[in-house]
Amino acid sequence: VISLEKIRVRFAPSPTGPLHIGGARSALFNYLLAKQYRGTFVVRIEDTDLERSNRESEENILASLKWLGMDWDEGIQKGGDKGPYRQTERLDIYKKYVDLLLENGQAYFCYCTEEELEEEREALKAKGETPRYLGKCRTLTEIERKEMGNRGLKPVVRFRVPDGQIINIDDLVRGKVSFESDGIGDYVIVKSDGIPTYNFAVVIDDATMDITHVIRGEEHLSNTPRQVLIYEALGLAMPSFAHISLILGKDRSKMSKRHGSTSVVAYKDKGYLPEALINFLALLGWSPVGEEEIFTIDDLIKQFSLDRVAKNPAVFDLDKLNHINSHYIRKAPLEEITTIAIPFLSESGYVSKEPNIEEFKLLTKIVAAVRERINNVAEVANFADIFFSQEVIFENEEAKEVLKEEQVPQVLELLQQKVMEAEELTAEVIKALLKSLTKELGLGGRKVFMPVRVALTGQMHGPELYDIIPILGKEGVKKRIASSTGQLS
RNA sequence: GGCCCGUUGGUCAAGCGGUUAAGACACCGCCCUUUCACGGCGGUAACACGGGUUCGAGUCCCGUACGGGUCACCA
Repeated sequence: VISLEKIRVRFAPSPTGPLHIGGARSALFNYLLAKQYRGTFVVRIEDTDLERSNRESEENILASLKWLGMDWDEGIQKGGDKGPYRQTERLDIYKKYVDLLLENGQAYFCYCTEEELEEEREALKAKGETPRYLGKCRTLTEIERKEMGNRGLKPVVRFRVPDGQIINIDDLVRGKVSFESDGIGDYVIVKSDGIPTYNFAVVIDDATMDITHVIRGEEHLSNTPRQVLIYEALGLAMPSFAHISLILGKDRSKMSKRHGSTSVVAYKDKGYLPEALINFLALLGWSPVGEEEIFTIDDLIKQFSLDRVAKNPAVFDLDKLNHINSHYIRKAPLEEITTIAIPFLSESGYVSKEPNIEEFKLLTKIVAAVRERINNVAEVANFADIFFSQEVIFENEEAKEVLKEEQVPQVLELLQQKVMEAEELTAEVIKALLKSLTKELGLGGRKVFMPVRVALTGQMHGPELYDIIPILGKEGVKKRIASSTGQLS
């Protein structure tokens, strides 16, 4: 399907907000294809919307791409010989092509007002037709144009859409799709402020940057015929298109804030790992050949294929992301997770933002004890109390009831005694200690473990006791037993 | 409303004319660990509907329904 020539793909975000999950997936598919074929991944900034574009968003988006591990070969910040890579810096390039279209009559100036256009659209809609511009200014004479100009009216430039033409697109994921040119009105290619519109600039950029494959979201599919027409009018080489389906929220409508977080940074800030997000995003719309579903980005580069990309939209499933993320949390080096955990822990107030080596070692132990039971690194903070608070806080009455069982006083007393006598507190020592304690008292495991757990943490679930006790230390155990038994009254 | 795309379990999805219709997440049960989690094993659960074509249709064709996208001087 993919020709042998060096492929060049691009990710071209609009800097109007943070990198969206859907955008990240488009970027990923482009990135994977580029790497697989040893091609070039270009990043270009589409900032022709002067109102909404800003540098902060641009930087956020680029930072997110890097965080996800999708560094680019050419483009913004990197340079390359097809630049500049920010659309507002390419205005002279666009002008050349606009002039060409203007000269041979394939584009013309239009002075229609907002009201006129609105009226026309409404009228067509009422007749059951596609609302579009019918070409009123197509036949404006030189004199009329001068006159409009003198009245201070700023024109837009419209592309003259040919009549009665069928536009065929052979999409790499959707197959053959065709549109009738009659359903498309002459559309604006240059706004009255002189800035080209997306549909025009994107064509000039992709063509002049020698992009071979355009992989983008499905929302662009119905824009494609407009773009094809421009390639044809200008005699530019057309890239292959691949439109990937949208990512939807739980209720099957386009994913938006009300479905939860939609930006990549939001997930980063909640303690999701980039490799988990990449893995999850790849599985949303693409399926591997075998049954394995855990892939590093390098695995994905080897296995990705556009013909295994689904046509139907996919619902964003947080449960699955959580599952994948917890997998990577368990697999990653302990120090790495600990480093990521520090901000969350310090927010709880028990840990400094920049722990020293001793503190870091302690945090490492804590992370080791809890990493198997969290979906994202932010959740380590849920365990901060049980490790750092001097006072035991019972999670509920049920937990408190556990400590009222008759065997509890002797269990706790013996535990405390054994802990105080221990030479050192390691997982092995605690394990043996609890075993002998159970034996000596002749009790079942549950009668020992649950009260100890509750007395020490106030909770009925949590990390292994042999992990907790060494972290608390002798003093900690003593204080906490005193705290929890003191609350029984 | 016009045009375009889509529709396999709750979710992601495999399937490309003949299968007991994979697998993953979630859920439930069992085992393991003298608690919980992790892990292992097992289970519940799907081809939107109606017509064709065919010996045979989840797979091909046509309708209908539903969902989405798009029709901006937004991208």
